[in-house]
Formats: sequence, C-alpha cells, structure tokens
Amino acid sequence: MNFENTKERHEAKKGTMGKDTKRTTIYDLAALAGASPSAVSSVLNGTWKKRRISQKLAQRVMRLAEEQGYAVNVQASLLRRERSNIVGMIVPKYDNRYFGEIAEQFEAKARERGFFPVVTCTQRDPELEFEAAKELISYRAECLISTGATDPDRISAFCNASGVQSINLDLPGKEAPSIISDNYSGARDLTDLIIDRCESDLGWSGPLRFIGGRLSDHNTMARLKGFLAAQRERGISVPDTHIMATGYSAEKAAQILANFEPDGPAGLFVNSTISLEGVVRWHRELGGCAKWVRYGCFDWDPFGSFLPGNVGMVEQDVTTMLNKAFELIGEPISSKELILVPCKLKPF
Amino acid sequence: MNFENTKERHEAKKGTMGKDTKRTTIYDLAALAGASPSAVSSVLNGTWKKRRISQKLAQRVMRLAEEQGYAVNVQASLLRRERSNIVGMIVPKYDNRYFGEIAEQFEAKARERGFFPVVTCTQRDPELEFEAAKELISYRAECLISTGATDPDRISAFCNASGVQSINLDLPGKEAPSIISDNYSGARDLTDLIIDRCESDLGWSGPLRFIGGRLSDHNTMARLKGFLAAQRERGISVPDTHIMATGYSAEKAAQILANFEPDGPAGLFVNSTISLEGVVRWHRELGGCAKWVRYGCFDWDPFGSFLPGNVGMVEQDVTTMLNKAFELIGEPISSKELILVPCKLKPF
DNA sequence: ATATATTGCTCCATCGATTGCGCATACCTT
DNA sequence: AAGGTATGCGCAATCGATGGAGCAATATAT
Repeated sequence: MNFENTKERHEAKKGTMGKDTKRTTIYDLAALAGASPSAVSSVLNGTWKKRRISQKLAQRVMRLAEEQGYAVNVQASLLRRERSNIVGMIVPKYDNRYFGEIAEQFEAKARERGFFPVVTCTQRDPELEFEAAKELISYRAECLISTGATDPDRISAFCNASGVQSINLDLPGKEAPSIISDNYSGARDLTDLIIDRCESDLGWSGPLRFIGGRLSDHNTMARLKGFLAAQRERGISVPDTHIMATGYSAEKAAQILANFEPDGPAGLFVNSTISLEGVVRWHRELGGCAKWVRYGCFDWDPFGSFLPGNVGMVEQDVTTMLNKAFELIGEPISSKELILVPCKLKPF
Repeated sequence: MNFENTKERHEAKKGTMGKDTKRTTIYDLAALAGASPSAVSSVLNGTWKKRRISQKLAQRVMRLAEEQGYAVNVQASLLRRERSNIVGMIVPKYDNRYFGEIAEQFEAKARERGFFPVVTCTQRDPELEFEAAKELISYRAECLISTGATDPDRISAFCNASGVQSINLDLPGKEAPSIISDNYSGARDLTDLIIDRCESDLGWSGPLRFIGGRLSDHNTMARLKGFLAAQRERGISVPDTHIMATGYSAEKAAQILANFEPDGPAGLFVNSTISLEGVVRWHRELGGCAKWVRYGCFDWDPFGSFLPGNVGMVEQDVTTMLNKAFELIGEPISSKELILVPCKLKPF
C-alpha cells in the first residue's frame, strides 16, 4: 500500500483545522481497512461480487464507511461513469396546485425509477428558464423536462446540441415531444357546463366572457377555441369584447372586470386559478348583482368548490401526463409528436 | 500541442455513432482553437485576465464554445474546486402556498447570491427525508436546509458528521440553528381575532375549538399554547374535548367534526390550510346552522378570504425567515439557537 | 507432482476542469 | 547591448471514483 500521501494530506488537514474539513474518501477508508481504493470503491458501489471481493473485506469496509460517515463524492463518480441518472425539470411557479403536483409527482416517479430528480422554478422568466436549463445540462442531466416554458424551442435546441433529451410539458414546442392537456376539449366541456348552469340557475344562455391568459399563449388559444366552438354549436355568437385575455395575474383579471357591473345574468370562463383570484375579488364587490353571475375555471383548487358562483373546474390529469413523460425518457428515437391528455371536469 | 489522443477519441465516437454522443469538452475546444486546455478553461471560467490570456484568444475560444454548444462539465469542475456552491433544501409538500413560497423564494435568493439551489420534496416521509439529505450531501451541498422535517436532528447529525452546515426551517431541532415562525404569538393573535368576531357577529365569546395538527408536532403544540393562553386571559376555560388535533389531512378534520352540529354559536381555530379544506367541507353541509360558525386559520391561502365564516388567517413571514436563513449560510460558528419570526395576521 | 482453475485483490489509466509554476518572447530602460 | 519587466501561454499534477487488466496465492484436477 502506498497511499501514504493521500492519508497524510487528510491527516494534516485534520491537524491544522482541529476538525475534518475534508470529507472521508475511499482512500481514507482504504487506508483504514488495509485495502486498495478500488476494492473499497467496488464494495461501496455494489459491484464487489462481480469483482470477487471477499465478503469479509466487504463487511469490514461497509462498517468503516458507516463509522466514518462516508458519502460518495457524486461529482467524482459521475465524472468517471457514463450515466448521471439526473433528470431535470423546470417549472414556472409553485403558486398553484397544478404545478405543485407536477413537481411532486415528477420527483416521486423519478425516484421510483432510480433517477435523481432536480426541479427548478423559473418564475416565468425566459432568461432564467434558459439559464436553468443550461445549468441542468452542465450537471449532465440525461433528460430535461420543460414545464410551461415561455420559449421551449430555445431550450430544446440547446439540449439537442448537447445531445440531451428534452420533453415539453404543459406547453408545446416544435423541437421536442410535447405532452399537454387537451385544452380544447376541456374548455368545451367547461363552457358547456357553465352555460347549462346559467340556463338552469338563471334561465339565460350566454354569450359567456373569457377571462385571463394571453392569446399569444398556446393553451389560452386552444381553450379559447373550445370556448367559442361550444357556444357556436349552440348558436351563440360571442362578441370580441367578451374575450378578456389580458394576462394571467389576479390583478389583471380584477382590472379588466372593474367596469363590468352586470345588470342581468352573466357567465365567465376563467382561464386559471390565478385569474380566478381576481374574479372572486370582483365578484365579492358586486353586492346584489353577484347572484346574476356564474363562472367556471380551467384548473383546479381545493377551495374552488366553496366559492359562490363557481359551477365547476377542470382538473388536468397530472398523473397521466407524467406517466407519458417517463415512457419517453431514455427512448432513443424521440419524435416531436404532440401528446394530448384529456382533462377531468369537476362540476360543483 | 499533443492532445491528439483526446481529439481522435472524440472524432472516432462521432464517426461510429453518426452523431456526437460525447459532449464538447475544453480539449475539443483547445484543439479547434489551437490552444491549450488550460487556456480554454481559464477563458471559459472567467479567470483569463488574471492568467494573462490575450483578448484575441479569449474571443476566439468564446465564439467556438458558443458554436459547439459547449457546457462546462460541472462534475469535473466541482471535483477540482473546493466549493460546490450547491445549497440544498428538503421540503415536505408543494400542496400549499406556504411551502410553495418557501421553495420559490429559497431558489430566488440562492441564485441572487450565486448559489445553485436544489430543492427536493420528501412527502413527509422520514426515510425519504433522510435519503434525500444524504443524496444532497453526496452532491457536496455546502448547506442543507431541512424544512418541516419529521426528524431534523437525524439529518443534522449526518450533516455534522460530513462537515456540512445544516439549518432547520419551520420546525425546530436541537442539532442545528432553527428558524421558525412565532407560532405562539401568531396563535394568540388569531385566537383573539376569532373571539372578537364571535362577540361582534354572534354576541358570544368562546370557548373555541382547536382543529387539526398533531400534538406531537412542535408547531401544533406552540399554537395550542397560544390558543389556550389567549382564552385564559379572557377568563375562558377550554374543555379538553375542544382540542381536536387528530392529524393534518382534510379528511381527518372533516371526520372529527362530522358529529358536531352546532345549535348555537361556535368558533374554530384551524391549524393549517389542509385542515381548513375539511372544515369548509363540514361547514357547507351544516345548512342553517352554518351562520353560527366563525373560524380562522393558521396559514394563508388566496381563496381563504372568500370562505364564508372565515374571519382571518395567519400568514407566516417567509421572506424574513429565508433572509435569516441566508444570513446563517456560510457562517462558520453556527450556534444551535432558535430564531422566532413573527407572523402577520390577516383579518377579513 | 504438475497443470489448470478459481479466488481475492491491486495497479493504473481515465473522466474533464483547474491552477501553481515556469518558459518564451516582446518590450523598455539606461 | 545588457539587464529588467511585462505579456502570453503551456505543462503537469490534482480532485475522487471507476473498471479493465493482471498478478499471487490457493484449490482442484489429472
């Protein structure tokens, strides 16, 4: 054994600092066990039977590792290995149940499959999205899932250049497979529900108003189409002024509705739970007219069913979306197809 | 230059696979730029001025890096460096605004300070919490923040053994500094508010009921103390049967209330937004008696103020908590003190 | 007793980036 | 012209783990 140098370095550190500043390495354990670093390595990474290390040595090393609080240096290990087992995900926000559930389930499913999940929250900032994606690639992520990304194609392009698989979730792109909700059908169903309720509760049937989101956004557009189609089918024509897609924030929704004081029945299609916050704020201020209003919301929240006037919500099927995503991970021939996942309508 | 071997290996890979399977390295760029790997490295990590590399070469290398889609191999880089810049956080769930905001703000503040944040969600599972903590340490995280951890001391002990700083957030531990809300004071304030409202709305003043949480849980206990103190001060004595802390889930809250049908004024202190879901479910089913109920909730939700009977919520001050956490990060002499952060009462 | 197989372990190159040290060359100074 | 300084860059060791190749020692076969 001539790992004296390494050993001495470690002990010197210990001496000068009064405490271990260096973490235990396989070289330390090798010295303690009177074995070679490669033996120690193979014991600790589980290949020791293949490498014909005796059970006796294996147990000695494992006990030492425990005693010394050894934790493998993943940086060193990954540098040497070909696979990183890291799967990355970027997510815009954690401020609603939808993205929260996506992150939670992504982590759980990744771990089930032996991956190391890294999720990072990019605040809907295109630059941050791209920077975070690059960082994840620097960590040799094997796959990157862009959730609700502003510019997914830019990220996919970078992934392609680095030979990293990428998948779009929630919002589609052209440079990678995309798994998104069937926004069109979900919106049709929700629109139908709202109109039905307006008819039964108020004896009135549209046209409805479309609140929140941005028309440049793929999902808003698909939902708007469903919203319009459902009404067209019933012979309802929707005036342009009823399309109030001026942004996602609660404030924007409250603002655009500020001057709208219904003097008769009214129905709203709310495009997100964030916009819904603005809508219910407005609704509360209406006073007597509030009883003329019915609305439904695309996206689900546990308190939604308690909001007066809310007739139902659309819950996106996160489990199915993520299962489909994990089916794609590791697949070499990754088409750029668009996978639509049906939503679940929750009437109240 | 004799990096021919490296170069040839890369080109061979390219040849056999038809496509780059290997990612671009500084050796590839060095060959392309006609420079040494060390020059390329220093250009790309920003130390090139210190190392007196000419601007001409620097620009050539940077252009090549861009063209080739180069991304540094963090594993290699971190292996060589002493600091990883990684700060880890474990979080129980993303199913409420509190933890969502903690994760978001942690990431934002970490990035501001030049750290690489890694947040992982451990589903309130003690084993998973510990495994995730060990994984983060394997990645050489410089600091680990345990948020709402079931067994923070076990994690801190492992961190201490590995020489990694650890900080507890939301729930306190004995082996590391803990930053938590002032649950006692927050609960007192909320209790006062609920009683005041019961008096003004219903002409009645307690005793209130305490719903949700677990008495083995530090925060529940602290809040219960505040809840009792506020009432003791008003001369209200709370019977044991009014302490209904049988768990956190919405179902548990709904169950324990199932047989309670108020025939007169009643007031509830709800211990979390999750429990609140169960409470409002119960409340809705009450029919006529619902008007006799007032409640308030520890923790905030944007839809809370729209729930009938809800008189206010306590919002925990995530920004301050995280600022205090980041003040501790990197501090060598980390006491094990308990830092209390006041909450904000939001009356409706 | 010799040949062969098996067991148990070690040696060493390698992954990609970093960095102290040092060698040329160019430029000044007097 | 000789000595000094500044500029520009390359060499090689290093971080810790991994795994193919290979060497002894022991067990088994003939």
